[in-house]
Amino acid sequence: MPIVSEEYKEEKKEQILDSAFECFAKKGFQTATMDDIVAHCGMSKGAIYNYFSSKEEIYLDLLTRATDKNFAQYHKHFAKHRTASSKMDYLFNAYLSANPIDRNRLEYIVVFYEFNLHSTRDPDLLQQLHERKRKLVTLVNDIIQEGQQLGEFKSNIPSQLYAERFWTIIDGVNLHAVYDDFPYYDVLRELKEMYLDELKSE
Amino acid sequence: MPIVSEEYKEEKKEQILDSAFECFAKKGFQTATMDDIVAHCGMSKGAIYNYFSSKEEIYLDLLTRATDKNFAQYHKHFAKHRTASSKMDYLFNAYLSANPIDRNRLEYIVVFYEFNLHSTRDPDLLQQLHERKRKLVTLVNDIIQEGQQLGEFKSNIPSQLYAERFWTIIDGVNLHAVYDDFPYYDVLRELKEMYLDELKSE
Amino acid sequence: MPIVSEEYKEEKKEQILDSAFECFAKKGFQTATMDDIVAHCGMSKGAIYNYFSSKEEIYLDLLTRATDKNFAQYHKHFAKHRTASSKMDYLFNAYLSANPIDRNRLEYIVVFYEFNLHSTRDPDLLQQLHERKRKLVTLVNDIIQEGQQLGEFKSNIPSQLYAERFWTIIDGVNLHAVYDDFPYYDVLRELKEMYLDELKSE
Amino acid sequence: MPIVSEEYKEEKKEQILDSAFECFAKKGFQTATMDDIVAHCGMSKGAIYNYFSSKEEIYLDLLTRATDKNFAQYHKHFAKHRTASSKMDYLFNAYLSANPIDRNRLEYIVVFYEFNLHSTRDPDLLQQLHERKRKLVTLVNDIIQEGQQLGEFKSNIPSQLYAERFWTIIDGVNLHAVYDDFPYYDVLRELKEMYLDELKSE
DNA sequence: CATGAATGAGCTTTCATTCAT
DNA sequence: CATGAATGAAAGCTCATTCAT
Repeated sequence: MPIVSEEYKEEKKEQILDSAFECFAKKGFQTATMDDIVAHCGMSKGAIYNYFSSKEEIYLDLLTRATDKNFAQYHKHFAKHRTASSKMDYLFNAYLSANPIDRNRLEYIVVFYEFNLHSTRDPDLLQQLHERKRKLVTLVNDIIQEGQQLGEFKSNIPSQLYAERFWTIIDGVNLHAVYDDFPYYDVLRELKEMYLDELKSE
Repeated sequence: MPIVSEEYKEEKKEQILDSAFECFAKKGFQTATMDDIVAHCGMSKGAIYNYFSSKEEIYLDLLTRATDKNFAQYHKHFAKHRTASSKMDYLFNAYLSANPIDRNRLEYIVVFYEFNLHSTRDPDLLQQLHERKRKLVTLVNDIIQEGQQLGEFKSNIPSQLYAERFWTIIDGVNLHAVYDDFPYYDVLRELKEMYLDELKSE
Repeated sequence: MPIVSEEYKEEKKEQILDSAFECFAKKGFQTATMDDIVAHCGMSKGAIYNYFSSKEEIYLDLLTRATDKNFAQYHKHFAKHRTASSKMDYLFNAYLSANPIDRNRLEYIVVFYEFNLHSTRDPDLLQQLHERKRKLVTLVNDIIQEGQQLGEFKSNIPSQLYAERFWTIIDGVNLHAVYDDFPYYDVLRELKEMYLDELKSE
Repeated sequence: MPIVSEEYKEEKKEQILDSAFECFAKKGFQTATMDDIVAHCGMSKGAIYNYFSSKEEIYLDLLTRATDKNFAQYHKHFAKHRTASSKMDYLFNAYLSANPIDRNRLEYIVVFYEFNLHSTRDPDLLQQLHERKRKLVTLVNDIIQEGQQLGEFKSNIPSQLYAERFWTIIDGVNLHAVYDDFPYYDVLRELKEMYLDELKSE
C-alpha cells in the first residue's frame, strides 16, 4: 500500500535520472558524486536513496531506459513502414538526421559508450550488453531477411553478417562524432549508399 | 644502488606502465588504485612516484606511448611498400591479422577507447585527441592521394572523406571486438573489399 | 537528526575549534593531525569536514575568532571608561591580571605567536597580520590622542610611536611568559609605570 | 682515524646548515623538506645524513650555533669596553644598528622565534631554552651589578629584574620587526633612553 | 665517503551510504 | 517519505630515512 502514487514516484525517478545524466555527462560516472546529483536535481540525498539504492543503480537504470526507449522507438516506427528498404532507410536516417554537434547528443554518446566499456568488466553487465547487441542485430537481420523474401534485397547475402556490419558502421560514426571536425553527414551518407547498394537487388 | 643508467630508469618506467595497464584494464582508470598498481608491479608506492608524479600522468604516458608506438609502426612498414594499394592493404591487414579474442588486445581496446572518451572532458586532452586523429586521417589521406597520382585509385574521389571513412570503419570494428560472438574477420574483410572496390580504378 | 539549527552548527564548530586548539597547542599546527583532532573532539573525520574545508581553515578560523574576540572585549570595556588614563590602565591590567602560568594562557600564547610567524610566509595572511596590527596600534593611538586632547597626557609626544611602543612591550612580556621563572608581574608593572610616567602630564 | 680532515667536515656541515637555514626561513621547519635542502646545497641526500642524523638535528644545531655565535660576539666585544654603561650601550646598539628590513635578518628572526616556540613542547629543548635565557639574563645582570659597584648605575634597583626587562624589550622589538611599517629605530631608541635613564645615577 | 633510488608509514581529504529526526 | 549531518573506509600522495652500489 504505497503512500504516493506510482506516477509520482516515476516522475521523481526521472527527475533524478535526468540530473544524473547531466552529471555523468559532465564528469563521468566515477567522478560525478552523489552530491553533484543532489545539487543538480534539488532534492535531498536521502530522497534519492528512496528511489535508487546506489549510484551504480542510477547508472544502470539510466542506460537501460535509454536503450529501451531506443528499441521502442524503432519498433514503433517500423510499424508504419511497409517495405524492408524503407525500414533500413529509416534506421540510417535516424542517425543521418541527428545533429552531430548537438551538445546533448554528444553527451549521450560519451556516456553511452563509456557504459558499454564499463559493462565489459562485470559479468552481469556484459551479459546484458550482449543481449542488447543481439537484439539490435536481430532487429536488422529480420529486416534484411524480410527484404530478401520480398525480393527487395539480394537473396544470396548472409543477412546476419550484414546486420553486424550495420551496427559496426553506426558505432564507428557515432564514436567519431566527438571530433567536431568530423564530416558526419558525408561519411555516413556514403557508407549508407555503399551499404544499401550491396544489399539491394539490381 | 643509486646512480643508475637511463636504460634502467626507462625499464622501470615500462614496468610501472605495464602494471598500470593491467590494472586499468581490469578495473578502469578511476577504479584502479595506486595500491593495485603497487601490488601488481612489486615495487613500493614511493618508487612509482619517483618515476611518475601522479596516477593521471601514468595514464597519459601509457596511452601516449601506445599511440606513438602505433604511428611508428605504421611509418616503419610503409617504408617497405611501393604502392598505395599495398599500403592500404597493410593498414587493413594490421587489423585483420589481429586476434580479436586475444585478451590483451581486448583490454587494450577497452582502455584505449575509455581514454578517448575521458579526453573528451579535458580541453588539453581533447586537443591532443584531435591532433592524433588528424594525424591518422592525414596518414591515410596521403596514401590515397599518392594512389590517385599513380593511377592506382580513382582520381575523382574526395580523399579526405575516404580517409575519415577508413578510421570510422576501423573504430567501429574495434569497438565491436568486445562482443565475443562478433564475426570480426568476416565483417572487417567485407568492409575492406567494399572500401577498396570503391577506391580502385577499374 | 538533520535539519539542525544554526546554533547547533555553531556549537559544533566551536567544539571542533576547541579540540583543534588543544591539539595545535600540544603539537603545533603542522604536527597535529586531523586524526588527533578527531580523537580529541569525538566526532568523525567526515563530520569535521562538514564544518571546515581543511585543516588550514580550522587554524585560520581559530585565530581569527580569537583576535576578534579580543578586539570585541577591548571595545566593550572601553565603553565603560571615561578617561584615557583609565583606558590605558585597563589595557595594561588586562595583561597584568592574566595568570602567566595558566596552562591555557601559555598554550594560547604559543599558538598565537606561531601563527603570526606562520603568517609571515603567506602574502594573504601577512596582509591580515598587518591589518590586525594596525587596528591594535590605532586602538591605543586613539586613546593617547584622546588623553592629549583632554589634557591627561603630554601633548608633545608622538602618539603613534607610543602606541607602537605599547604593543612592543606587551608582545615582549607575553613571549617571555613561556619561561616559567619569568617575573611576569614585576617586569610588566615596572614597564607600565615607566610607560605611563612618560605619558602623563605632570 | 677519520679519512677527511675535521676542517673539511666542518665546512660541509656549515654548507648544509646555511642551506637549511634558507629553507627553514622560506618555508618553516616542518614544511621545508630534506629535498629542499638537498636542492639548495647541491650535495646528495646521503651526504647530508653523513653529517647530521636527522632533520631535527640540523634544526637544533643550526640554532645552537646561532645563539652560541651571539654569545661569543657579546663576550668578545665586552672585553673591549671598560664601563658598564658602554657595555649596555653596546648591547642596545647591537640591535639599533641592525637593519630591520634586511631580508636575512627578518628570516633569522622568524626562524629563531619559531624555534623558541617549538622548544616549548619538548622537555629537553625547553630546558635548553631556559638555560640560554638564564645566560642572557645573567649577562645583563652582571653588567648592571658591575655598574652599580662602580657607581655608574643606581644601587637600589633590582638588577635581575632590570636584566629581564632588557630582554623583554629586545624580544618585543624584534618580533615587531616583521611588520615592515614598524618604526623600529624610533621605538627602540626611545625604549633605550627610557631604560638607561632609570638605570643611571643622576 | 657520496650517491639517489627505494621504502612505507602516515598524511589530508573525499564520498557513497546511513539513519535519527 | 524527506532531510542532511554523520560516518569511516579508502583514496592519492609525501617525505624522512635507509642502504646497495
